[in-house]
Amino acid sequence: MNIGDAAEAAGLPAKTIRYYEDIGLVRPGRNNNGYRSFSDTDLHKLRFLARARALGFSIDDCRALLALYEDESRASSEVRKIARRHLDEIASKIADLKALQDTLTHLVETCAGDDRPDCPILRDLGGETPKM
Amino acid sequence: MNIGDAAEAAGLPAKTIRYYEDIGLVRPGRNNNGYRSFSDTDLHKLRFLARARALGFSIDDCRALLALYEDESRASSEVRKIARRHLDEIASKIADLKALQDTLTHLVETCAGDDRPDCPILRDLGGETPKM
DNA sequence: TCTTGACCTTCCAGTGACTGGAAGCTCTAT
DNA sequence: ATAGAGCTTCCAGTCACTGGAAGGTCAAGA
Repeated sequence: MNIGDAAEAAGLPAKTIRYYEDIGLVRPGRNNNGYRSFSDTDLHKLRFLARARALGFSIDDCRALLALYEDESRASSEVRKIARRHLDEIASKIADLKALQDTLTHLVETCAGDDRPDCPILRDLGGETPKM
Repeated sequence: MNIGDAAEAAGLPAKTIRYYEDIGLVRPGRNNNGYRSFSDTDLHKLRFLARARALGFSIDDCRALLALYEDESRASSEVRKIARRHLDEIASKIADLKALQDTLTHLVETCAGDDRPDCPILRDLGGETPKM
């Protein structure tokens, strides 16, 4: 199977698959014409990667998860450790974004948003204390 | 004022300030020795940028906000438009992260996390249907 | 047989917003 | 005079791709 079909089947751009080969995540064979040839196993790996990336795992995490996936004698605790660390990062990002959201929502609500120049958003950014 | 003191006062790394000059966000003067010289106005801009970046605005947004800040005849609606678009992006990111969080939380909860190889997280990534 | 067009190859550069580091100049204090 | 801190520029690296150029390969149609 050529890269185009593999891309279609895995739901990844061909460019991304080439990149994954570059960094050693997959190692498809080659046909005589130099084209990459993807086996079912390669395809399975690509789908694994696509799913893991969609869940927000970093490439490094994906590499580790893929290695565990292929290791029949793995301990599931290793997998869960990676997933939990990732969950912590997600929770932390959500908290950060919510803080931004709160601040900005307040600023946007107090801004008239008309054709006058006066604006609490700019006042905040400019470091001025809000109007009393 | 030299870049070190400006960095301290604005709460930004000196490197970042040089980068901001590179991309035209600030234009400090120069002393005879070639050192950058930051005026109060420059400092004010740097603090504005630091605050806007801390609120998650992109550099392009910061550029637009800074221009509005300096434009006495601005319409506050322009400012609010930028802020609201940014708020939309934040909300969308939060929603994406929450979806990941839900999926991953469920997977992590169903994983034994012991020294056995069986693992629902890997089963999910591998595209297998969960156990009946 | 020729050609067209889709598909494949490699390689280089760019993305955003910095960050690290090297090589070298300037200033201040001892 | 010299040590050390601080400043300068420039280049490379980050992350995970993405776009594009230049060129080879293949299948279908005239």
